Amino acid sequence: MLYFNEMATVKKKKKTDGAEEKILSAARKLFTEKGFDAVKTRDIAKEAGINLALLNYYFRSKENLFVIIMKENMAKFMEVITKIVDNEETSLEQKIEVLVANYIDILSVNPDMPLFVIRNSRIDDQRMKMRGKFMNSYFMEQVQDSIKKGKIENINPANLILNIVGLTIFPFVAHRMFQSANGFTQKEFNELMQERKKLIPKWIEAMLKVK
Amino acid sequence: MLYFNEMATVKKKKKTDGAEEKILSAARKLFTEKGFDAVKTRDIAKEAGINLALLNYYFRSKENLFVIIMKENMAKFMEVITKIVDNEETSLEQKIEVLVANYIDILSVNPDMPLFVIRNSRIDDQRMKMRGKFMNSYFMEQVQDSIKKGKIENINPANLILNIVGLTIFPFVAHRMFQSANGFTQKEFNELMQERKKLIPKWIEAMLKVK
DNA sequence: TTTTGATTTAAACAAATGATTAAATCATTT
DNA sequence: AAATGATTTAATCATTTGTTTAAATCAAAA
Repeated sequence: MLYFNEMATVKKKKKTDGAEEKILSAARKLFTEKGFDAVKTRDIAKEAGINLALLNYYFRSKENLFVIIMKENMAKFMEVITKIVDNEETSLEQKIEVLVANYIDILSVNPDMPLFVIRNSRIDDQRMKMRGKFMNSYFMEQVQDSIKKGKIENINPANLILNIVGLTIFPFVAHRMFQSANGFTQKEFNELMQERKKLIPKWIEAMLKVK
Repeated sequence: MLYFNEMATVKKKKKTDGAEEKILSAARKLFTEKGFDAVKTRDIAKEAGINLALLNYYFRSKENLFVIIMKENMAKFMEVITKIVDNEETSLEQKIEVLVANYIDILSVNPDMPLFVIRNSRIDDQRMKMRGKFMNSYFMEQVQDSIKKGKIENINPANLILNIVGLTIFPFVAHRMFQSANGFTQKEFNELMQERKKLIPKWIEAMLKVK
């Protein structure tokens, strides 16, 4: 006479429903928003609606939890970038276009990510991989090729990357600078970013023609 | 029979020589380098070679000391920008050139300043002023004028500023990203910035021709 | 020389914060 | 139902950190 109950109670041992997940969500939100130092373990516990000790029970420490979120964020980013940059089917121009569009789309949803990454120099290895991915990509081959063929001017690859990434990311880094008081509203800011999505590739192209 | 002594002992009551100044210097260095949270009052005291309590004796609190440094930094920046941007004697192109060159020169000496400013959203009023200075400057008048005369394409002023500032400042923000391990040395980085000093104005000009 | 007021110090306080502990609770198995 | 092992809690610990206090020191004035 237990089989009814057995079907109903599929969940095995779960008092606080998905406590581990709730902690991860809370940590993800708070860390990404405020950075490591500004977030207290008690904030995370409160946001997750769980007891403080649970945080240390599931994840060994605050640091550990942070690293998990950090890697998660970076992986998400890297996956998108790699896919674009190593694509052998698209032209240089198309890559820049897609790259910028993807960056801006991700950042529009996650506007605090760049500051988060910059603020926390704890985990460098991920960023290093990013740099490597860029420099050794098919994208870079295409750049060298275009220079050789005289389609674009000779440009330092570092400058090209700095320009693409800088033009795209910087507004999000400076974010609050352009919102406070007589500045921009969130809506205006987002509209501006959508406008830049179209413009940045054109600007980059124009740059590549500069002698 | 006191006049000899009066001349010799010009310094009035100074045991720890210039303690106040030493605290300011230490705070300036540490705050600019690491930001508010990462610097402990004990760090400052140690760096200044003074007793911890002196910090609270001369400056009421850590926060107060920080605000002083912050305003100092912003004022230095603002002074340069204002002078350039309101100059009625120089052309638009010259302004961009001088603006970029000055930014890069200041930042080359003070590479941690942008991160410092971004990291500490405590004092917003200064940055607001900066924005105002830009938007209501003679520089902006010249932009509008050039657009009217068809010398440059119609561009959203916000975009123009974001591009100039972004291209110039972003490398310093991403600083460490481009240095660790197989990245850049300090020397290489500085050389790259010097190169950009010449290139950014050209890039901006090219942008301004994009339809 | 004594007094006075500014400067400096060592010590302590109080709050915040990351982590741990020991006991309680609950679902499942025996 | 009792035992078991995972989950959860309240309470506590230990450290860090900004600040204060009370006393000591020192230079100048009286």
